[in-house]
Amino acid sequence: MENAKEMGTAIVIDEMDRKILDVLQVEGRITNLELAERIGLSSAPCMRRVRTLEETGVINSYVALVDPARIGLGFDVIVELRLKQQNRESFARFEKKVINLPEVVECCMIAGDWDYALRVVSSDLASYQSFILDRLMHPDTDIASYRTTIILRKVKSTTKIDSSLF
Amino acid sequence: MENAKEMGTAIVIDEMDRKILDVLQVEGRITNLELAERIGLSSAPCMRRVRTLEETGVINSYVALVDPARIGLGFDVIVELRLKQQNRESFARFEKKVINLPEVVECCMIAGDWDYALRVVSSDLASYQSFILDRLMHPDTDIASYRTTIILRKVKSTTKIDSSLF
DNA sequence: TGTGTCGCGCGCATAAGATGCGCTGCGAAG
DNA sequence: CTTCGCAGCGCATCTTATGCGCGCGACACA
Repeated sequence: MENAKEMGTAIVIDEMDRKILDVLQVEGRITNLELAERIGLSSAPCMRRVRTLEETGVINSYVALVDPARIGLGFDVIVELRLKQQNRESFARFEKKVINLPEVVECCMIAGDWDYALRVVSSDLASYQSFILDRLMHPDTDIASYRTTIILRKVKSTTKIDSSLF
Repeated sequence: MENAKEMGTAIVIDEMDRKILDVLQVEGRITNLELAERIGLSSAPCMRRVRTLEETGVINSYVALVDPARIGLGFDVIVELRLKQQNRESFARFEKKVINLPEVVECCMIAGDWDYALRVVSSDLASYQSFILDRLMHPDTDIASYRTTIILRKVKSTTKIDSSLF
């Protein structure tokens, strides 16, 4: 309990940090040397800033993004669903299950007509169907009903949060 | 035009590649040395495989993921909308606009009641409202109508595509 | 106004990692 | 049986990271 992350210390992000984040959110594996040059700083203070951003949790992690289409997973769908019972135990049980389903890459509890919205990756309609029937709607499921929305095309999909927003 | 990416050569991914992808999708900045050790290979062939995965486009890019909540962007909403006219020009014009809106981190053309589903990041209800009114629904907008769904909680959000799926 | 201190920059020396190269073993094709 | 090519290994070299110490400028306080 001695860093900003645990202490909840106010996180101050200045223009340099913004520049760093704008670069790292697109080129996560850039060398510190090039990053420093890019933002106009020498390597040591640049590194110090990056470390601070990591330690305060602003930078959560670094990941490689794989192209789903190249590995035969070009078929994405949105699934909205309602549970049989809207209570904490039911929600917890469902969420625990969903977290362990690799096909589900996103799951949000939402306000409105449905309880949850999921994004599911699959290879085609057939494999999506077997996912729904065999894995999501298994005999003792908590799900009361669901609706599938097919994604025709991904127009935009980014992990980058533009620095103009913060 | 001399690599698999442009030629459309079949991409073969074996168990080793799967192991590599499983690691890099979670620890994108791991050193080649440690990655090699982790998957049980020496550094040189490990590196060769990683390079091939990059060149074939299986690995699209490496990025740093920032925690939206830590920079005051903890309020996500889903926006579904329909355009005034369902023709190519109208779609193209709308999409071009959406791509340049940093608040929109995801935009899918969908089948069903609506034309598009978007995910929008913002700091709170007030700033979301001004985004909708000032930036999305500007006077000469192509949007006929929209519906906002507030995300109460993100249960799961991953960029990782589990190797069991491909 | 002088002075202590703190944040934040710089550059350098050393440790760690990446990269390129040649060598070897194994399996398929001729 | 031989040859070829793929995919592994280890080593030598070059690049990068990391951990110092140093100096500058802002700010608080006597």
